[in-house]
Amino acid sequence: MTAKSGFVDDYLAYLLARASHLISSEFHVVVEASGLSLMAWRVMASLSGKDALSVGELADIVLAKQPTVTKLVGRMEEAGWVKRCDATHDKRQSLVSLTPAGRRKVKPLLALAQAHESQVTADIGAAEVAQLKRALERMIAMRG
Amino acid sequence: MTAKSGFVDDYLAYLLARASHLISSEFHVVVEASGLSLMAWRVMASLSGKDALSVGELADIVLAKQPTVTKLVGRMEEAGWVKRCDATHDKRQSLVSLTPAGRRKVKPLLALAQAHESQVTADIGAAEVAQLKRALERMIAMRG
DNA sequence: ACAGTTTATATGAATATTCATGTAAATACA
DNA sequence: TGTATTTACATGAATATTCATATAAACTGT
Repeated sequence: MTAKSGFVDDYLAYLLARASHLISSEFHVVVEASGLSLMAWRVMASLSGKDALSVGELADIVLAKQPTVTKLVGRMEEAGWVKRCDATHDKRQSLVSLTPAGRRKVKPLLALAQAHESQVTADIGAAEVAQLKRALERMIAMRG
Repeated sequence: MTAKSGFVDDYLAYLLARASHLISSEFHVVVEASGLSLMAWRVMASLSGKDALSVGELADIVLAKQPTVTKLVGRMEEAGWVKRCDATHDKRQSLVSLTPAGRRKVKPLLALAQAHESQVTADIGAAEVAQLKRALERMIAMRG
C-alpha cells in the first residue's frame, strides 16, 4: 500500500527518501535474515572495500552520527565481525576493520546486494538506472 | 567532506540513501530552527495537505513504524501541533489532524521547503531535476 | 617548546525507536 | 448469527540513537 499525501507527493526530498527507503527495505529483508542490522551491513560493506576506516569516516559513509557509530562498532566488535586498532600516525583515531569472520559474513551479502541491484535494474531499465545514478552522483558531488 | 568507500560508491541503494540524507539534512537545519524534528515536520507536512490521516497512513507516508508514529503523534499532541479523534466509520482508527497552532507552525515551513527545492533545482538544473523526479516516481510506483 | 585551538573518539544521561504483545473493532465465512 | 481471522492502534520492556560533554592527541602561531 503506497499512501499519498498532497504536499509531499512531488517534493524532491520526499521522493528521494521514499525511493531510498523502498530499495533499502527490500534488501533489508536479506540483511536481517543473516542476523545483521541495516547499519551493521552498511559498516561491513563499507569496510569490505578498504583495509580499515576510522570511526569518523565510517560515520560519514553510513550516514550516522559519530556516537552512534562508536557504539555500533562496539557491538559489532563484541559480535566478532570487526576489530579496532589505534592509528599509528594519529593516535586519536580508532581504525575499524573486518575480522576474518566479518569478511566471511559479508561476502555472500555483497553478492546478494549486487543481485538485488541487478533485479532493480532489470525491472526499471538499465538506461534509466544509469541515468538515475548519474543524477544522484552529480547531486552528491555538487552538494556533498 | 565526502568520504568514499569502494563497494558502496556506485551502489544504487547507497546513492539514493546518500542523496536523500544530503537533501534532507540541508532542510533539517531550517526545520530544527523552528523547533521541530525531521519526523514531526514530515507528519505536519503530510497533514497539511489533508483534513486528517490515520496513524497507519502516517506511518506509511513518513517511512516509520507504527509504534514510532503513535508515540511521535503523542508528543506532538502534547506540544499542541496535532490532535487525534476516533474515526466514526472505523472505530479502531485514530485520525490525526493539525490544530490551528499546527497549521500556523507548518505554513512558513512549507514555503521554505519550496524555496529549498527551488534552490536545489536551480543548482542542478530544472530539466535534470524533473527527470530525476520522474525516475524516482516510476521506481516508487513500480515497486511501492 | 608553549599556550590556545581544533579534531577524533568515547561516554553517560536523555530521548527515540523497535519488538513483542495486548485490546478492541472490523471482516469472513460456516 | 457466531466464531475465527484480520486489522488498527496502543503500550511496556528492550534496544538504539542523540546530545552534551570529557579526554587526549594534533595542529597553530609565537
